[in-house]
Order: sequence, then C-alpha cells, then structure tokens
Amino acid sequence: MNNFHQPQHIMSDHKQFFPEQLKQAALFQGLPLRQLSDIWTIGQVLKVKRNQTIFVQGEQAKALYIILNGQVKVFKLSLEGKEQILHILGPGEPFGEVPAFAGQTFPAHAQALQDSELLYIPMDGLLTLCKKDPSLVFNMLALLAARLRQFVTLIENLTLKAVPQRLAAYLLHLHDKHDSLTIDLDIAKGTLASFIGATPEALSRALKRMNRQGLLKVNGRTIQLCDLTGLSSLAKGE
Amino acid sequence: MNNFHQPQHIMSDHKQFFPEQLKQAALFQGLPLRQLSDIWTIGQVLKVKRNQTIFVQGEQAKALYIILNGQVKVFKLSLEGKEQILHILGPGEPFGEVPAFAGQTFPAHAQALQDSELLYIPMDGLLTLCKKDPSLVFNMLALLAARLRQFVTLIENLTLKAVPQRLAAYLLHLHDKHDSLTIDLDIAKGTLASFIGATPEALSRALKRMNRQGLLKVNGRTIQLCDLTGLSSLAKGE
DNA sequence: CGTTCTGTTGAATACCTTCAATTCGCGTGG
DNA sequence: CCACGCGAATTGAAGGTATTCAACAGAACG
Repeated sequence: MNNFHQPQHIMSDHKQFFPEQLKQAALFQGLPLRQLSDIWTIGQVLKVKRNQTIFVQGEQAKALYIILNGQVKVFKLSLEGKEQILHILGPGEPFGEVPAFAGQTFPAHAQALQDSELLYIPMDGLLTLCKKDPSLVFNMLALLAARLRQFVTLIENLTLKAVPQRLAAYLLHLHDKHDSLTIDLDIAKGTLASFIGATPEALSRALKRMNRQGLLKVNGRTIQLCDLTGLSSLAKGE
Repeated sequence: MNNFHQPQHIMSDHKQFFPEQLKQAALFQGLPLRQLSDIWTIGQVLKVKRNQTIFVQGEQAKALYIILNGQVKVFKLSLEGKEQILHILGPGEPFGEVPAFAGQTFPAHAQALQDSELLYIPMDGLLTLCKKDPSLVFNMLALLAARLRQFVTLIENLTLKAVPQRLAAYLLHLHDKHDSLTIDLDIAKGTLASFIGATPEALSRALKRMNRQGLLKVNGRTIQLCDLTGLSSLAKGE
C-alpha cells in the first residue's frame, strides 16, 4: 500500500506536482494550488484491478478515495447475494467520504469496475488541512448535499413500479447529461440492471419491448433514443 | 408568517429564552448557549395544522426548519400520485437543510402529519452564525452524513424483494430504538405503507400473514413482537 | 349520531423473478 | 489466423408476489 509515485503522463504543467483530475475534482474547487499539492503529498496512489474489492461494508473507514482514472461501484449486498448499486463513480470523483469524516465504518462495499488508479487520502492529514482552509469543509458540505440529491433521485426511481419506467428515467438522465440522442453505456448491462434495481433478464426484456415500441434502438452498448416524448411519458407513468 | 412568539410552556429554565427541543437538537450540540439564544432570536415559530403543506418540491429554499413539537413527513410524489416518504421527523429534528445550505430548491415535499410547531430559521442569519462558530458547520456535516446513512438503509429496504421483509426490518428498527417488544406505531398504517414502499393493502396482507405465522400480534396501532428470531431471519431474507 | 377517513378483504390482473438453455462477444492460446 | 472457452446477454416457460379496483367494515371526529 506504499506504492507512492508521481505519474508523469498526467502532468500538464511542470510546476504542478499533482494530476489534472485532482485539480478538477469538485471537492477541491476553489482551493489554492498549494493545498492541492499538500493533498497530493499526503495521499498515496493505489492501483486496483478490475473486480478488485476496495473496501467492504463494516470496515473501519480511515481514509477517503478519489478516482484518478478508471471506474468504481459502491453497492449494498443482501444476504441472498443480490446487489444494489448506490453509486457508479468516474475520474475526479471521491468516495468513502461520509464514514471517513464521521469516523465510522463503511455502510457499503466498493469494487473496481475497471483497472483503476485511486488516490488514498488518510483522514488525519485531511482534517489538518480542513483546519487550515475552511473552504474545504464547505466543499465537503456541498458534496454531501449533492450525494443526498442523487439518493433522492435513486429512491424515486426505485419506487417507480415498472422496470421500463426506471430504465426510461435513467436513459433520459443520461440524455440530459450528455445532450445526445446516441447514448454509449459506459457500464455493462448487468451493472446497469443492478443500478436500476432489476435483474439482467428484466432489463433485457425491457429494452426489447421498448425497441419494439419504437422508443429506442439498441446496438451492443450503444442506445439510440428515438422517441424522447414517448420515453418521457413512460418515465412518468404513461 | 410573522407569528413570532415565545412559548411559555416549554421553558424549563428562566434564564433560557429558547425551548428545550432546541437545546437537544443534534444540530446544535456543543454550541454555546449564547448562540442557541441567537438562533432562537433569528428564527420564527411557525404553527402548522395537520395535513398542512410546509413546502413543495421545486420551491426555492430560503430557510431550514426545526420541529419544536409535532410530526412532519418529507416525501416525493410521482405524477401518478404515488407518494414515497423519505423522512418522518419528530421534535428536535431539522429538515429542509440540504437545499437551504446549497441555496437550491427543495427536492421533495414536506407536510405536517400532526398539528405542529416549527422553528423557521432563515439561512442568511444561520450562515452568519456559522462563520462565528465553525462547530455548527461540523454539526451540519454530521447531520448530512446521518441522513445519507438513513437513505442507504431506505434504499436497502426498498430493494429487499418482499414487503414482509421490509416490514420486518422496519419493526426491528423500532424495537432497537425503543427497546420494547410492544411497539406503538406513532404513524398511521397508510403512512407506514408509503414509507416502506408498499400500498396499504399490501401492508395489511403482510401483517395478517405474519400474524398467522406467529411472528407478531396486531391490535390497532399496537404491535406485539412475538418471535424476534423469526422476524430477524425474515428481514434478512429467510 | 352520522359523516368521513382509514383500514381490511376479495378477485382478477400484470409484472417481475427464477431457473434453465442458448447465443453472442471477445480474449486467449494453439 | 482460427478455434476454443469463458463470461455476458438473451430467450423461454413456470411460478410467485404485488397491484389494481371495488366493496365493505371500523374508527375517529365533529
């Protein structure tokens, strides 16, 4: 776990001793470069392989993680083995921050969806930085607030009765985000199924039915939205 | 909205010019009494009647609320009219704090379940106090962290397949909280149904089945837990 | 004492799940 | 370069559970 190093390939400015992803992370917006450098110094780069477990539910949280590159899922596992994904996170996004700040255990599991590089930031060092610059605390407040909103949306979607509705809501969400009618899923379909609270079979059937109805076209991981109005009214329940 | 007053019946100490509930609110733990007094000064007491709407989704958030007495639900409403309760809050608990701090709109609706008295705290005043005492900000962080954990539990319960499982999980939660085998529901059964993501009919049937299985006994709003082991294994999925 | 809201029960329906079998995609190794 | 093999995705059939709608009973409240 002490494989500390400074990747060269991601430095755009010779004066910066930290990667671009760190600078763009929402958590660190508005922070002086000096502090970013400090964070980079107290952190350790962690390389994880696809499907590798990063932490498990119940484990004591001693640090927060920030994704430098790759993709990570945070999820709950029921005793029957069914998983419900809470977050899918990409470069620049932090995770494990809630229990870390509260000094508690992780409420869920985290696992890499792809080979990834993570910045592992021990809390003691981060708390010291918090005292130096209160804006870091406010950024953390904003982050938690954003997470709460995401959860509200997730809960809303999970309580929509039918799988096609949840799927339509999710696709429209992606459409808003990328502003494109052609959506390229950045996750496996089974992963998507777990995220919208369905089985892979149910997802497959939902896509097929929506295809038949002319709402969209599926080609592997690429989905063409054909009828936004129809999708929208479907998401809202007819 | 300017019905400011100082309720007499809740003052236990003549030197304090604010109610006991304010002192006990988790949000204000560790704050000097002077600041509590300030909060009480900038706030307004709001009386709401049962079923009265407090705020609606999409409304601009300018303040946060703290329940002095009574009961409030925070919920999402789908276009079909189905409601999903996010929180049920009692005396001393704040709500509306997330969008208020982020300067955004409310992501959900709030409505009084009982005649209630709320303390309405405009954000501008509260932010001023935050700058005076950073511990208020950390309390807010702790509050948001706790909310996130509640949501994780709610999501977990919603994705547990069967209604009886969700119900068992909720009842065991109440049992932990009150440490009693006799549980008196402080909410209507229909409200409970909306909270665990079910229809009143489904809840009724689930209770009946669990009654038949000897897990519990129902008498109006009073529920006797008869088989904790059985309930526990049910909640975990057999 | 009656009106209204809440809770219960029944029957029909719709949807998802489960399990099993098959196909597809893709990387590995021959 | 092709064949193999593994995991992911799809499809089918059977079964279970919640939903919906409607009617009724019960409790709360004025």
